[in-house]
Amino acid sequence: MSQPQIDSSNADRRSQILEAALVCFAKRGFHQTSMHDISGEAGISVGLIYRYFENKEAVISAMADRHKEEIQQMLERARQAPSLLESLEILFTAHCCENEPRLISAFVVDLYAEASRNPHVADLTRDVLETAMAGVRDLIARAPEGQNTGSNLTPDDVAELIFAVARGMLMLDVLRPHEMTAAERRMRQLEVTRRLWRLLFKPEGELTYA
Amino acid sequence: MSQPQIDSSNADRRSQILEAALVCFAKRGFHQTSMHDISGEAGISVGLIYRYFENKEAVISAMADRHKEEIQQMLERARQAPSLLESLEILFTAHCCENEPRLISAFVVDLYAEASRNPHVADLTRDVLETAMAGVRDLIARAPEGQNTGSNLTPDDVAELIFAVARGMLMLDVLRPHEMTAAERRMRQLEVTRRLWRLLFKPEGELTYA
DNA sequence: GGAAGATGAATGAACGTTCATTCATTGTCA
DNA sequence: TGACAATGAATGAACGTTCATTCATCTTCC
Repeated sequence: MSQPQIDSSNADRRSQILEAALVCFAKRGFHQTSMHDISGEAGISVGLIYRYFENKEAVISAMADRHKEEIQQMLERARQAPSLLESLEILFTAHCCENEPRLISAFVVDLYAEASRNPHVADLTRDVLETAMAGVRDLIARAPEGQNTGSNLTPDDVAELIFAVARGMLMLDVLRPHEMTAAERRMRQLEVTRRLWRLLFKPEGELTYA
Repeated sequence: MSQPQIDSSNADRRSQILEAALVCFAKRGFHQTSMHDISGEAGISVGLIYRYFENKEAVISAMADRHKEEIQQMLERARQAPSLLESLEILFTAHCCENEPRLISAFVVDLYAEASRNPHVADLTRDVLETAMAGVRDLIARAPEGQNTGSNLTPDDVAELIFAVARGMLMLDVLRPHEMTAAERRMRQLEVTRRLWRLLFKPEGELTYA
């Protein structure tokens, strides 16, 4: 409506605001974060936010959009990994940022909480999830390791399980003590990833009966 | 402090309020729910809530406590199931209540979101999780099916995977369309449960090499 | 009568949002 | 080039609203 066009000059300001919003949202949650919090974190005035976003709701939506793009970039990196295991490792540790551990986990859990009552956010989140799952399904179908899965699971079933575990571990991440470093979180994630991988794709030449 | 003793007469009122709070919290989230919303849902006055809870924070904490008790009851039911698979099925479908589907899922996702920034809620949630995981670990150790797991996973590893999948599926539940019934949600959960079970415990006499 | 239960109008702080105003930058014309 | 006009990004005080919390008042029951 009254928002300016999203050209390159505006894009900077927008992402500056979104960056600040991410920090605030992760720290306090969507609805406990005030517009003043965001403006303070971004080092700008409150009013300026309204030049780039129609209202607070629009900031939340834009964050969901941004999350979608980040997931797609993550998926691209996973696609280029040399092995299926390494793809999964990228998928499972994408949220363990060196600086700011827990930040993304907290944001994503909040995003799902928001999705449970905001249909627009729910649509966006579902869309992100389905795109990502399709990507992983493809990855499995293409990879040589992906062929001989234990049990008779379809690539769909396998992708669903993988994403359930990934989401579940992300949820666990917000419960972990604040003192835990990104490296430690990462290591925990990797352990689970490798266990799941062995379970799903049994690489050591083991063969299931039939 | 100024709260009355929690004797049997007060307990009724308290759970009436908590019941109403669960509905409101699931519908709008902790921080978008006003005390007036809760009093309206419970059919009592605002002021009365403050006779039974010190403040809004205390209502949230009490909800977390209640959740702990419900998880423990669920675990007790799981313990009495005749097979390990059936125990897992109880564990994975506990949130699919006949009336009010999504209600518990939305609450739990919100609980984790709250835990990410409220240390008291985080401690409570961690405690619930650890108790429940210990229970399932025991269940696995006792069950005959639990002995021959695929791969060389410890009961600890298996329990961690099971809970990750359960949490992840619960998170997915809030993304499902509102139109989906409790029975449909339940069926989806059961499919995933059985797939995971087959993967973990391979019941059909199949044996992994070595 | 009085103790405990229950009410809901009142309070004040905090919030999202608006908008009159400032001012550095850019464009215009001699 | 220099004087002046126009722009619109940026500010932050102010507004109307909502909310958690309080408390004077009323009801109930022994």
